Amino acid sequence: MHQYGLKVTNARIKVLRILMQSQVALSHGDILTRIHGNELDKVTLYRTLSSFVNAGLAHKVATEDRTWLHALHLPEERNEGVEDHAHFVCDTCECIYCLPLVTEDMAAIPIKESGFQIKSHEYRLRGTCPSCH
Amino acid sequence: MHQYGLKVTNARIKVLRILMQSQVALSHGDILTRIHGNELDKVTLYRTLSSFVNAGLAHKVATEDRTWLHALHLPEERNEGVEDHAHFVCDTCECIYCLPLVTEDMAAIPIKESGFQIKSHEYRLRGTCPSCH
DNA sequence: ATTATTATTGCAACTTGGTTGCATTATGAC
DNA sequence: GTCATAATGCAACCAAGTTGCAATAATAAT
Repeated sequence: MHQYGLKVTNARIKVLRILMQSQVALSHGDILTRIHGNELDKVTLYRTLSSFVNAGLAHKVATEDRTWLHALHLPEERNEGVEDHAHFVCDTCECIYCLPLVTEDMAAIPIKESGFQIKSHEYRLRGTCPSCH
Repeated sequence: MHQYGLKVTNARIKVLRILMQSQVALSHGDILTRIHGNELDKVTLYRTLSSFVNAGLAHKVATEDRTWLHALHLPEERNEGVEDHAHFVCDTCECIYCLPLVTEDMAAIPIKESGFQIKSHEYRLRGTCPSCH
């Protein structure tokens, strides 16, 4: 956590551990319920999460029901600062997975020379995840 | 509006007109401020918009600040029921454009044979729009 | 045209995810 | 250990969107 310029605190250690253990992106509520026993203030959790995002340790995904999910960056994205992966939303369990993208800038294809200058892209997929079919 | 199974009302006509006149997807607030004079209740507008979405006339896009934008379907999507276009978010003016996608199922590429069954996808691009550079 | 049926409208109250202000506490540089 | 600075916890707050319900307007039936 040091190398990201963050002070090492109890709250951050706990939240980081929870994020590391999860295959899917987690909501504020998800994380809170996973902190059994020694509670964590909801505001602290909000701030912990956004400190992770600002530091480039994690990223957030907006859901359909206007909440944020958080997930650590994929291993191959560390130190890059770029977020280049797809989000997969499972129709059944509603989980959101971060999947690596093997892409040679697909974003540039559909609308080049239309006046739109593309700097980044997000790819969101819906369907059924491995544990739901 | 009849062919979509919706009663033709004042509110719906006004909102539909506003959506038709806009190049970009509009927020609840955007639409409300464009109804000069004869007011429209905010709840009515919420319900009008979701009636459009349910009827397959429009669709909604989630923004980064957890609100919904609404836009009519692109001409080529009418009567299809499928929503197959990219969303372009301008970094400067924050507008969201709906752009037609010329795609041969790009979604299938990145993660096939990984256990994820893809049913639909959304492609979101960020950058600078034509009127901002 | 009039009436009956049914969906839409408008208002107030409410829900919920998230934020702000501020005093208290803990971290890490010295 | 001391100190500056950042993180925490609490309460109050904010804003987007929803719910319940009575009043009203749009279509269908007569």
